[in-house]
Amino acid sequence: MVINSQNTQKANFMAISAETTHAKPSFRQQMQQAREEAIVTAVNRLLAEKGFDAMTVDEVAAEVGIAKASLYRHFPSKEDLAAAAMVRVMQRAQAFLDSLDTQTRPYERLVQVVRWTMSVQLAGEMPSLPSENSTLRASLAVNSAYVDGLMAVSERLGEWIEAAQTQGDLNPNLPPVVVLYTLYARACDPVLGFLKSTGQFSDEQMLDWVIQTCFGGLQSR
Amino acid sequence: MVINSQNTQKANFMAISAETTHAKPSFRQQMQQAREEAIVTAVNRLLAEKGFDAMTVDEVAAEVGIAKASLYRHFPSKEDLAAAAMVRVMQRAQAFLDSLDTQTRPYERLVQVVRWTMSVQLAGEMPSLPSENSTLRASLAVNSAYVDGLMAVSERLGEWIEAAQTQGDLNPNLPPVVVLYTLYARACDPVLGFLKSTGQFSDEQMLDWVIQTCFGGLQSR
DNA sequence: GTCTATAGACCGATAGAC
DNA sequence: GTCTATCGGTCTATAGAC
Repeated sequence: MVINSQNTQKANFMAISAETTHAKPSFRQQMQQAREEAIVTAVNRLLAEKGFDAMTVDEVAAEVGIAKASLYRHFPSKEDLAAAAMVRVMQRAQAFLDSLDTQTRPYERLVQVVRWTMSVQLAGEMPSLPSENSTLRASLAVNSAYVDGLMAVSERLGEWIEAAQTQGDLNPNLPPVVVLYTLYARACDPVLGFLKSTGQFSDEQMLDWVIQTCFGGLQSR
Repeated sequence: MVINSQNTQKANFMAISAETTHAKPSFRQQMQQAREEAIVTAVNRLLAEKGFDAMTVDEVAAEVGIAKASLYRHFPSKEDLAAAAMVRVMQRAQAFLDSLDTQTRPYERLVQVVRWTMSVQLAGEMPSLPSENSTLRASLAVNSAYVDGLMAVSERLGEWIEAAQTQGDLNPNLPPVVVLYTLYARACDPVLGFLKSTGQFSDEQMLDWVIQTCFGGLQSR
């Protein structure tokens, strides 16, 4: 394991701050970064479409339009490709959390987060990883950009959850961690896919139902 | 495609009814059936543990303690192995539905069904298949034992759902198919796995929470 | 002695890695 | 573009039931 996404970025950053005479990143660096961006985008899409096991690195190379060997210049393994996609998802999640109005009630913010998650899934941009693949888990656990991002998101959601419980919006009898995991699980909820496959409902309609069952449950109220 | 699980059983049945002088199934037939049972059990466990893609047929053979070629005497492909496991799960599900007291309210029966599903998952006996694998989907769609079982279960659950909505126990604004899919989705809900991995909670406690969030939602009531 | 199921070797293709 | 490992699937000699 020589290079991975965040190491590369860190290396770039150090190079820039070191070269005081050339403040701008070099052409080559810009190209590299653009290519990595394209790679991660392709991986993200394929991961959402067919999952980690079914995705081949040949497909990734083909979709980006580069040679397979070039892929391995940027990412040392298939696992690192997946990890890079997850890192970007976490970054986007953090950006979304940042975008939420701090005036809105924590409960409402949590609803918005779930809605965002589901819309990413509907857009075919939510990478799905098998939770049981050990080599993948190992790669992810070691990737500090991913772990840090996940922890940061969990931290903020955890605060909102506790606030929403205190305000009486969320069931205070549930441990916050149960709520947190229940929200995370929506990212890989197959219900949207099931409903979509019937072709009978609009995206907006499906989204409303999933939100409703998630927060309101199946019972009559 | 020469032999598969249900064909073999049918062949046995015909043999028995034909041989009037030997009403009992021969030793060999009993052995065969016992072995198939063992195979399906192993497949079911491995499918629950690592999923379809990560499971190899060598592993299955090793776990059963027979040679791989012998496996292929019973099941013509890896897909058929998975299908057989799913068929058995559907049979067990139907048996559970049958076991429920017809006196209990439909809503309460649905809760029991979800509870059963989750307990199977907790026991590490819920096979997980990738919904995107095309060859596997094709095998399942063609397997009438599976399709019939799934339809029979859906039919009965659908009736209970509508009854529960009429009785005011389930939210009548949700289309029954949304409720049905939401219940089915609990079979692969990762929340139980997440909670279990913390090692902080008892199985019974986790089960209660998942049931509570499924039917009651996350909101305060 | 015949016949079938078995076991272990074997093959071809695919995909990750370089 | 090549190398190699792995995995799904098959082939054949053999052991054991009848």
